[in-house]
Amino acid sequence: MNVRVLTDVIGIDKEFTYAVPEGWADDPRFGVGAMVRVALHGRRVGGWITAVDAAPPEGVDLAPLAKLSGLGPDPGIIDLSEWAAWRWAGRRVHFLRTASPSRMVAALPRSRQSRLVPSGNYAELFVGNGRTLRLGPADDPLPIAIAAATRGQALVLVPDHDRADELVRGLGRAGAWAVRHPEGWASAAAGATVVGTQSAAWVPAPNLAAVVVVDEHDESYRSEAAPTWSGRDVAIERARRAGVPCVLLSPVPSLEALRSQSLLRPPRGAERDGWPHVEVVDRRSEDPGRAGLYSPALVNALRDGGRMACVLNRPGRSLLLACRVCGELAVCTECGSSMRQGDEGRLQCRAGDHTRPLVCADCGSTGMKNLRAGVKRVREEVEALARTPVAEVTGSGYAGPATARIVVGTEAVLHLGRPFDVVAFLEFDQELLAPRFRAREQALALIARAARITGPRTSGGRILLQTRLPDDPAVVAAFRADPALLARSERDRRQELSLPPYGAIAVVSGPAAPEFMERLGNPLGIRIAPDPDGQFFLRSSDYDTLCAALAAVERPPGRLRIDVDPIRAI
DNA sequence: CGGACAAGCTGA
DNA sequence: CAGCTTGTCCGG
Repeated sequence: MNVRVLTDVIGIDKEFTYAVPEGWADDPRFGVGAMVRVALHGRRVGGWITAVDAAPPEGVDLAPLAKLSGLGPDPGIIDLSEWAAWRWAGRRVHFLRTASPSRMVAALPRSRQSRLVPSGNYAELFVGNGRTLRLGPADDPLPIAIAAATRGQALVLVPDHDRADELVRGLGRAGAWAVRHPEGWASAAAGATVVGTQSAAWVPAPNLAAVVVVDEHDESYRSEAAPTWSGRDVAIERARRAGVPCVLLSPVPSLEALRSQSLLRPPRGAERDGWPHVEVVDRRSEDPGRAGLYSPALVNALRDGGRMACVLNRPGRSLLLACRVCGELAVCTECGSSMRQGDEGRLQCRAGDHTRPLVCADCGSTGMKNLRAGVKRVREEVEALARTPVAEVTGSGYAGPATARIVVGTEAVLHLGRPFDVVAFLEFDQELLAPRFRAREQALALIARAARITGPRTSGGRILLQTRLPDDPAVVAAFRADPALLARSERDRRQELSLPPYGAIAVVSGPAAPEFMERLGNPLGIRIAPDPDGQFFLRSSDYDTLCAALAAVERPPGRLRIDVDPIRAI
């Protein structure tokens, strides 16, 4: 007997045929999806069985499988990885790694019964292929997860681990057999309801009965590394393949969700009450610059005595850097102005638009230290204004008194897991004007995130938006607590510009990009725009056309990044 | 990806 | 021309 094996080696992406040693086929771990080790070209590598009893290739002496390592993704997931490789122009290996257990699984645990009593709760969500439910930003998704688990094995995706823990505990208390991904991989393979972040979209689920995606709009469902797959989209496709409903939850549903599923929402008054009070502070009359960061309304709030979080998402992480080795300041070699660390990790000139790698110009060291993080200075100033100790939070951590009444930081302050009475966005325009076509959607999502920690207006939750764009649809939508206002204007704009979901985009970059584009040629229905940095923008009316064109190209050797539906481009 | 093997470079 | 580096090919 022979099997086809996809090797776990990036850069091969090819299947080979191996002989199955006598008796191995009777092992309960054996089958499509099983994880094996095989000899290949003088070394041993891991792999997955993708087909059993394959026709042997001609003129090749088959090597035997070297080891049957453990249980792997089920056959449906093997198929799904093929679809994902097409959809995001990536290699199956990436997806199958995500779909595999973190430690080898020799046998499945005994399956347990759920003690949930079927009820008609939320039945209207789970009809047909499911619905999108818009709820208040602070609403608990647990009742919907319970409703899903009551139907049988459910797959529940959440944007972060804290929420996964919360939901698993809640489901357990309700009597469901629920586990967390990735630790619960084997239990999921035995039929448990599973909760996890983006990669949980790939967990085995033999009795899948419902899929729920919590905060489906959240960017953390998307992989930053290529292939740039989205856990939400994989979950939707899984539900479709299994013929089970997929329920998308969000206080600010994406246009993708609104386009593909019908929307359910709470009564207008209830929804409005679920949002905090949003105060728009119009800064147009203020001088630009640092003084403009502290409006009278903000200063009042700071001195008000309530718990307050101030958000300042500076582009880049640091306003001033110095070499760790020789102490030299990072200064632009072109124009002599100071440099900050930009989004791409490169040094960015503050005056012009010169950039260079994060390397000391004097000694060539790559170790640079932050002399003044953007937020750091603001913390000092806020402390002086508020006359109370102020803590600071950035991606790299929390600094200051643990009980500080006021916290200043990047959007990491919204992930502290601590309640605040007021959240103030010091420079909201930065979110609105970010050079990404989803900037407005993301800006409103940020407010929804803040609304989770302040709680609804009915219990005193309050958000302060300092902006020079008080009429921006995202600001108006937040002020009126009506996400539909933004959705409507964004839909019109995206339709007009043929941007997703009313069009499909990919960016091809890397040293091998020109060769890839050469091979791609000029396929029908694809518009190609080269860009000065050696990247290529590809646009099409839909993903079928775009992905079919990309899949028809044989990948050239060399480094190549294909970013389908890029987050930051355009 | 990384081992095999070939072709190119260097120094005696 | 041995001994090493660099490049290209290809795997069952």
